[in-house]
Amino acid sequence: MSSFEGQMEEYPTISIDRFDRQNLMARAYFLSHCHKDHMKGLRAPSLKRRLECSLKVHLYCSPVTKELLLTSPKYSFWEKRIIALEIETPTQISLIDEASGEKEEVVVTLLPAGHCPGSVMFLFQGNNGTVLYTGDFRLAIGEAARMEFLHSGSRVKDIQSVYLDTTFFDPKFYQIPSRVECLRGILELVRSWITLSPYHVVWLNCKAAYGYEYLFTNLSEEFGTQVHVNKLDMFKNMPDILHHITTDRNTQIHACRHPQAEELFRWNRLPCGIISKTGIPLHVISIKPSTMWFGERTRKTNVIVRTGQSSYRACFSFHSSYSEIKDFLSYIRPVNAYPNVIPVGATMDKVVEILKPFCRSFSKSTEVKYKPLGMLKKARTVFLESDEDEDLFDDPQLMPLRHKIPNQHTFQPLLLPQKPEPQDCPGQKKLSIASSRTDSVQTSLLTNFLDCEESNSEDEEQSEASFHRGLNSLPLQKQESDVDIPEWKIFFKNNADIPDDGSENLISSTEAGGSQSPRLFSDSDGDSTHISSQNSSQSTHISEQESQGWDSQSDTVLLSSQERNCGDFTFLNKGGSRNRDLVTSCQLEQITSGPKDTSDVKSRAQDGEATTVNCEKDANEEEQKLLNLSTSVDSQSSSDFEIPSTPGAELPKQEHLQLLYAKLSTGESIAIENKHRTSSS
DNA sequence: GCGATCAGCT
DNA sequence: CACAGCTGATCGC
Repeated sequence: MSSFEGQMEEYPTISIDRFDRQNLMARAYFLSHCHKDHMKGLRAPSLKRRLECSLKVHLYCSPVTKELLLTSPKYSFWEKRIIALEIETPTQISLIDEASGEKEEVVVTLLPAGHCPGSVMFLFQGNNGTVLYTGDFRLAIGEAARMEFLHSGSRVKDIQSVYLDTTFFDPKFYQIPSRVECLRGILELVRSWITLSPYHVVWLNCKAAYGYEYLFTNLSEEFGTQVHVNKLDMFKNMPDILHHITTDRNTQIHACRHPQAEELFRWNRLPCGIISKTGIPLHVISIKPSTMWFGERTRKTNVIVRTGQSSYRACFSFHSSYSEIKDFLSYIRPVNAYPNVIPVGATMDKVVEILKPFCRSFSKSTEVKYKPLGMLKKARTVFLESDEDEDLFDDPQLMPLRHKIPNQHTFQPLLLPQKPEPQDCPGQKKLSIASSRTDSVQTSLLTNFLDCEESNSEDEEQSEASFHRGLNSLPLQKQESDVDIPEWKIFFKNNADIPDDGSENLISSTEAGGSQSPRLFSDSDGDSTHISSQNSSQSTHISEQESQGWDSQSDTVLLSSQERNCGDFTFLNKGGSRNRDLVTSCQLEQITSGPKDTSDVKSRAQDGEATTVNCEKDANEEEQKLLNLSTSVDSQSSSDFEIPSTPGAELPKQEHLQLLYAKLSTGESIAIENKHRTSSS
């Protein structure tokens, strides 16, 4: 649960995800996603009154969040005051104090957060530096490196502070199985049950919150069976989700809810009340998505755990694990990191303390220096410089550890070609760069279906034994034995940090994935399962985006996507332009980088004037120098590729990681396709 | 009657 | 475990 108070030190006149108390005076509001614990005060009469007298105050969020929010009439008073910002589209916002007329400019960019539909992180750039508010997020390891807007050119932006989702920032949650692993487990459990007969149904015991949609869409996609839910009007403009859910109870997959659902289930009843089909009683199992973890080294767990005769728990997390957070934070390397979530029993100070080792202000002596070839002319002088000297980090020689991993897919999540990247694309090399990072942790390869077997084997129930025997003999398991399963020793042979129990149960693929340890090149997604490009229920995209909003977007300027490469913001005033296709030119100003990312922002936006600017494919000379020129239009190749990987490092199956990261980084959902296909078809 | 807060539950 | 809610009791306006 978020305990963020709403304000950031650097930009105290804006409020994020909190709308009560001191936030009532904010000049602008931001909502990262539509979960209640991030909406405190959002419908309070006091804020409603404030809105009525402060006509310049707006709420900024993603288009999907706006849609979800306005589906509830309780928030309809916000309708005229919400400005939906497109993902990864830098937008200038004027923060105006209506009493004094004082004005401050800030540029905000929404980045996909992978937490629930519409969820975003906010990247703010202005005179007080660059700060990132993550909201709640689940990003896989390596995804920060793929986020274009966290970079300037090929380097990571100089980020002053990160306000971080620390829900699972505890070694106890060291590793949580990836979305794909969890999804596969659930898919196969569901398959094993609903294929027994048309009267075998599953109930997904989900909480009343957004975030399970990609589970529904993938199940529906896999089995051609829509998922029964209580309500779907909030998705009316999101066909990627809408097509996979239904209010018709006559289906084998249910995610409907009822206050006494658990009680009903004990009587073999579904929350929606349906108990039979054509007079024949239904056989129901429940699957309860829960966050589990493979954290403590001596502990073993499974993606699917049977908890009763007809009850299962399935691993499922909306939040990044400890290692994922660590990866994210140590890639960003902010000067400060502040927790948005304080676990019960902990204090803000304590969590700040454990975040420090991953911040820039922490002693650099602990940092492993990686010197790329060809940069030997000037010795590093890290220890002679102030740790806080921002110029230090503007020195190209000091930044090579954190090169951006180019990914064209980052920008247009739903406009992607359905075809995976070729296996020999340059992107493979960039993964080797990522794996050279000291904190790099690769998720593990082999985690899925044996889980059921293991978990069932210790179960008490005998009456369903035949079902479980059936489950254990699923083709999946066979599949895993069909492919080349690397042995435990292969994964760990170079690893000095083998878990104490790591030598146990070598035959269990789950163990290989479960007892996670840093610096492993195991691969959770590298087996023969094909990850297909499908719909995107987790994305922040909304179909048929209404054009409304731009007219009222005073104090708002869309910036060119090129700013990421320029490292500077370059503005063109095109008042009233609302369609990027209509923008034909863009003025570029090349401004020497200052200590702050946006100290050089030049804005001519006038108060109360909608100003929308888009610069397209007008890369300036500077970025052309930065990027290796390529004849391929699609190529995002850069000098990054020429940095060798750490000698002796084992590489993951890059084609799989590449593909998966590409999907995940764009917020696409991932569906498991027929195992007989190859991953590159 | 409504909102805020908390305990209890899942 | 918590997750992200919901329900109901209590209290104050």
